[in-house]
Amino acid sequence: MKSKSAKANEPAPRGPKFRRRAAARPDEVLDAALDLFIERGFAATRVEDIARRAGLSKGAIYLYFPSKEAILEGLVRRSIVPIADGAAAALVDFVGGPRETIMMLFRLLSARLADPRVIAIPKLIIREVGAFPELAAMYRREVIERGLPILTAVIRRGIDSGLFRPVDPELAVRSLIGPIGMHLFLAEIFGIVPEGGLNLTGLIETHVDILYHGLIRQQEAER
Amino acid sequence: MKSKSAKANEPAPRGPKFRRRAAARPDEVLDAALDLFIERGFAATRVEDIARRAGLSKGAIYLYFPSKEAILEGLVRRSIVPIADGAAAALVDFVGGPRETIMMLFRLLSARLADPRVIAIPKLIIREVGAFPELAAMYRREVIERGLPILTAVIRRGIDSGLFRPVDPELAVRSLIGPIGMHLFLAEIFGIVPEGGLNLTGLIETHVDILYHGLIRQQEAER
Amino acid sequence: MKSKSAKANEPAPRGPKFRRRAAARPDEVLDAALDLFIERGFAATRVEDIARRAGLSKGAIYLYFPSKEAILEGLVRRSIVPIADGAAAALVDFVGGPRETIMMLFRLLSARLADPRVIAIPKLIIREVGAFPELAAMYRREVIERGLPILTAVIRRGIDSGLFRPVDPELAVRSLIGPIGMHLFLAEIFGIVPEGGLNLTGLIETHVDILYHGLIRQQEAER
Amino acid sequence: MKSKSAKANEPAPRGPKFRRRAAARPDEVLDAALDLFIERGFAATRVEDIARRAGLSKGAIYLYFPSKEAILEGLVRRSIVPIADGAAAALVDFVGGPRETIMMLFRLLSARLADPRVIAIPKLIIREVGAFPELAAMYRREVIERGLPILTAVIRRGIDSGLFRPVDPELAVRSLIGPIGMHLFLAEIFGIVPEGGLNLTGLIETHVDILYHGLIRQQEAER
DNA sequence: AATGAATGAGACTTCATTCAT
DNA sequence: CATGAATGAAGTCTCATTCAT
Repeated sequence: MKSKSAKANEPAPRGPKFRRRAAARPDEVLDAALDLFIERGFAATRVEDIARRAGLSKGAIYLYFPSKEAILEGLVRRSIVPIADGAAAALVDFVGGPRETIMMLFRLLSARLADPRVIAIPKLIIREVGAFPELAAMYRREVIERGLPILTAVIRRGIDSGLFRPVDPELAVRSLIGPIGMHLFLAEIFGIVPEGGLNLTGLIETHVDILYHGLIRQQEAER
Repeated sequence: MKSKSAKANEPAPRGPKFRRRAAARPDEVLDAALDLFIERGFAATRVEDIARRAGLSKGAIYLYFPSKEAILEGLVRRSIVPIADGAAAALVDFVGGPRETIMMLFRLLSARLADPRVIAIPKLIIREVGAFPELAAMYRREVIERGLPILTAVIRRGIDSGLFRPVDPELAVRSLIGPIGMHLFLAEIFGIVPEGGLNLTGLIETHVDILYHGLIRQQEAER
Repeated sequence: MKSKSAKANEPAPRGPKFRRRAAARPDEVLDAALDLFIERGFAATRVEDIARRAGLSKGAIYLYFPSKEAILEGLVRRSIVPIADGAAAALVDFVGGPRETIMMLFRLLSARLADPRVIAIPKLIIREVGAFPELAAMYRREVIERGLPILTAVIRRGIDSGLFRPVDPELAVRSLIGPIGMHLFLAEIFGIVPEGGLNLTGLIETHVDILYHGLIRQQEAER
Repeated sequence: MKSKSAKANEPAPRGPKFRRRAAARPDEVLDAALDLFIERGFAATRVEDIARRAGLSKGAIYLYFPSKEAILEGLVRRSIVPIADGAAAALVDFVGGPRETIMMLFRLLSARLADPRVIAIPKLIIREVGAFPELAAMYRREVIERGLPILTAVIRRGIDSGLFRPVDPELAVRSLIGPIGMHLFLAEIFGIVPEGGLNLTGLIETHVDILYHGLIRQQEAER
């Protein structure tokens, strides 16, 4: 139980002394910080660790971010942009029945969340929600509260069209996405993967299989 | 984004003057620590805060725990005992078909997890998993890796008995418990609850409804 | 020109490890800080230096003052109390002609300012006025703007009574106290003292002699 | 009490595009530094602030001065030359009685010290005397200890000639220049000016009036 | 000659832990 | 048992100075 002081003892690769004027620097800092924040948490990560991993000196970090907290904020902010831009638009434009929509949704979700740099952000927020409630509020506002209604609408449309049985759409959304969350949660947090590997595709197939035969009305299934 | 330094300025309620049964002290410390760890995280909680909330002086904490880290460890350890003792035994002894078992399971789970002091522990572990991997490993070993196989076995038994369709049991477990996790996750971490309140019973009903009509064979459902 | 880094290399006398519960601690810290601030300035004084001189550890300082700046503030505040209490009252109550009042005044001033711990405060404020204007404003409000009108009134009374020639009282005050200020200034800041030592009494005698034969009307002088 | 971190947010006025005579650069740097040192003190002034105000980049400062300390030194050195050259010579050459000499002296002093850039230097030295004693020693040696004896000699000559009463010349010098120092001190440090404005001329007239009727013998005054 | 990104030593401040009382 | 004053290691942030461009 000594892992708290597991200092980053990487030998500081130290390339050329300066690597000047990289416009990508802030992003490099964010990348380094994300790794470390996930690995050890915000509080246990020293600014110097971030700097070392980004190939910079401690002081240089402060050329790009005014404080350690601003790095965390920048991290969340950066992750929100593509979500806001991409996902929502894609879903709204999609034409097809609820079944196709759900499949498309799962494919999209699993592709997104399979990217370690994407799933890292919610993991990070989960950890730091207590210390930085505003950050979590931002994420909730920008990501969750925009995504959830879309899913709810998909289910509601399915019910209205007579394809789905009349369940509570808001609660059904939990049945829709919960298993994926649980799967990733077990794998990411506790390192628990099923015997045959992470197998995200297998999970989705199994899950859709279960869902589909339960969500659709019997007569529809018979068709 | 200032909550990090949200010092605990509670004026130390300081109970009755007479000394309370000293035997209960460690538990009082753990209770106080749990509140604070959840509220602000391990690193941002000062030993003095714990002491104040437990109605003790800073120094007295060290009469019961050798270090701050030991408090966290004690917290997890304390939460493991009833789980190890109760849940597993109850499930193994249970007689009834998979359907009844699953219902009983959900009732047990939702009762347990509705207790804030119970759900607080996994929340805490999720937060500190990076900083204290051994703690998380203990929790995984003692709780998760004992609970998961039981659930898997329930499903496998259902399949073998011909009641359930032949799905992958390990993956199906995610479909089983994932929605409950997601529901609590959204509520606890982001404060997102469905329109009609948390409604854990409604969730379980909806979910079992969905699950059941999908997991059992069609001819069984017809019965 | 290297004196900036003239670290306090006093070997830390280090008595018994603890010297507990001295209610005088804050005052001891202020005493130590005053010495150092005067010697090297606020910015060049490290909190650790103050601690060492006060016979404390760095961290203990923060048990008594929330920040380095608060020490400076406490210093000025402490110096104001006796002034506000003593000097003004004494002068207002004094009965006697302008001549006696002025002599009494000089005796009071020279006694006060001869105390190194008293004169140190205005010296300190002079140094830090740029960095801490509010502190200087406080001093001006509490000390200078209470003292100056009293002196002006003394002169004005002398003029009204026909003893002094009709000079501008506000400007005459500068002639009254300026030489004492200059004397101390040359001695304290530049270490310039007249041949026979600091000789504050001699200065006052000389100065009163000059003043007196000039302030009073010729016919009065003849008397 | 927040002004310490009052960063110089001036938007870098940046003069004409064409390069100005490089020879003037060091002086421009000194001008900028003087403003800032007076405003906030040596320690609280960043080299970058000086650079910005001088219309240069941070690095360029080091083309002209080897260190921040050298700027301070250059500042004092620059201020000494005209004093050494001008004032002393002027006084020694002056022909006239003590009365005329004193009047001439005050006119010279008040003209010099009314220039903000001249009075700024002693103000600066007063502030930094603790941190840079050698600088103060230089100033004392080059300016004060050359000026004081001249004034003492003037008074001594007046006494010897029978015009002044036999006072201690060294102490009388304080009576001579002290009020002017006090006047400027109150105005510059604490912003305290008499009702009718700074009125340096009025002060000198009042002061000389007081001095004159006191310094000269009665029979001389009768003349 | 000039820039400004980068360095790294150093300062303030926090807090887990100790220990005299 | 209990206290809380005291310690000291560690972390965030600043800024004088350097140097590749």
